[in-house]
Amino acid sequence: MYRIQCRIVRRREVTVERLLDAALETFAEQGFAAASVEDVCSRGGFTRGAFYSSFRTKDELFAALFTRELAREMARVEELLTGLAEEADPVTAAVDRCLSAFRTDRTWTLVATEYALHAARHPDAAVLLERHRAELHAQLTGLIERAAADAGVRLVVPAGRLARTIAALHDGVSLLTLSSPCAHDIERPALLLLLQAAVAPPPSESEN
Amino acid sequence: MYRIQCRIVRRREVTVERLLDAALETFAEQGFAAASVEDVCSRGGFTRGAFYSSFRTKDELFAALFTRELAREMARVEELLTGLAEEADPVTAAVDRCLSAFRTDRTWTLVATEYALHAARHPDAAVLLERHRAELHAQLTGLIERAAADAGVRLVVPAGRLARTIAALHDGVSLLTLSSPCAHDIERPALLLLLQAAVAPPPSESEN
DNA sequence: TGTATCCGATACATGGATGTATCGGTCAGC
DNA sequence: GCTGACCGATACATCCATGTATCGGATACA
Repeated sequence: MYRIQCRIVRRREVTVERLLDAALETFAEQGFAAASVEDVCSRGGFTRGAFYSSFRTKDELFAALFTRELAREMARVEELLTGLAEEADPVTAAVDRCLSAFRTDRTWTLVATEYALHAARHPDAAVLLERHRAELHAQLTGLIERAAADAGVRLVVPAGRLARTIAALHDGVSLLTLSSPCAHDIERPALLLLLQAAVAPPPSESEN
Repeated sequence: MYRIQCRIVRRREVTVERLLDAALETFAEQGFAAASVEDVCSRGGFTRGAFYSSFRTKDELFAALFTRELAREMARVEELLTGLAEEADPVTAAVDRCLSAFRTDRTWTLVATEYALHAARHPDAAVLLERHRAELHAQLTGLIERAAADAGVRLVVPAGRLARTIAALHDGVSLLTLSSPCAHDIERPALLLLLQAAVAPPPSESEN
């Protein structure tokens, strides 16, 4: 009995994974609304029967896809945080951490942006997005605070606000990069500039 | 004959305007792909006959909508640039100029972001987006250079790159604001921080 | 080998969107 | 008032996506 259950579950999980892989690519290519369930299934080598055997609706598939990708991203981010010990230039190191933590591939940018739009219209899809943003924000804030402490500098701007700004900048650059790939080059200098301003208060202005 | 032509054109233009208004709201509510031609028409008080009398396809409608809105935006931006004379604090003034030039309403954010995604998949739709970005970039660069000249400061970062960064930041903040409206508050301080860093080179670092 | 279970494929019914073709109303000019 | 042109509505044919219900095959265990 247990063996049977085990085998069943494994089979289902494998096909779900393949369906999610197919969904990622299909949604990136055609967009979520424009892609049909059949498009996803045929790309994964299935027919629609397989889909309706594991999902109830296309929205549910989207949510499952987003959840899986988010879990992967958070795992990578967490792993990047652990190794943050002594670095030569803490600011530069923190920037590089951020940049390598963010996912930059076109496929994910397309799908994640579309999910943000989707969430703006469907409140039940928004809770996933909010949860992820909160997690990412907490991690980024921790990274910034740790880096500042290691460098022995005081931040002019609260780390939380800085984290939000960095995330927003990254989203904007990703969106821009979709059409003009060279735009990707502005992210690193922009982050450096931002952090320099955050750790080094301008001498002539108000010394808050 | 000429009178007839004139009357015809005016009539058509009015219904096209109403269709574009309806399309803006419908696309914002449901998304471009999810919205049907009939949805747009019924919101504008028409049937599909009116639509197919002026447009060939939904993509064409989208392009027309984007073109119209872009023209309006550029007109506003250009108007904002003209009045840039003496200001007390040039940096703050420039930031306020930028912020008031950008369109922040949720409707437009939804539609513009969706157009960016649309453009990433349809090259012929991308040319419109690229043209607009180039125009906006030129205006922003001009604004920055003028403000820097008026303030008598030298920029550490090329104005063009700064303009691109500002635009990206704005896009990211807008996207973030869709789900968590309080995120809108980070844009102004972020811009200020960015510009402070750009005009005041950190004293201890390389004095490029 | 027989059997029960699960999973994915196939078939079918339904609804909705698209595009076209045609009709009717409205308005300017004679 | 009559005419011609234009514009938007209506009707129709077609296609495609969805969801369900059923069928067939594969597998593990007795």
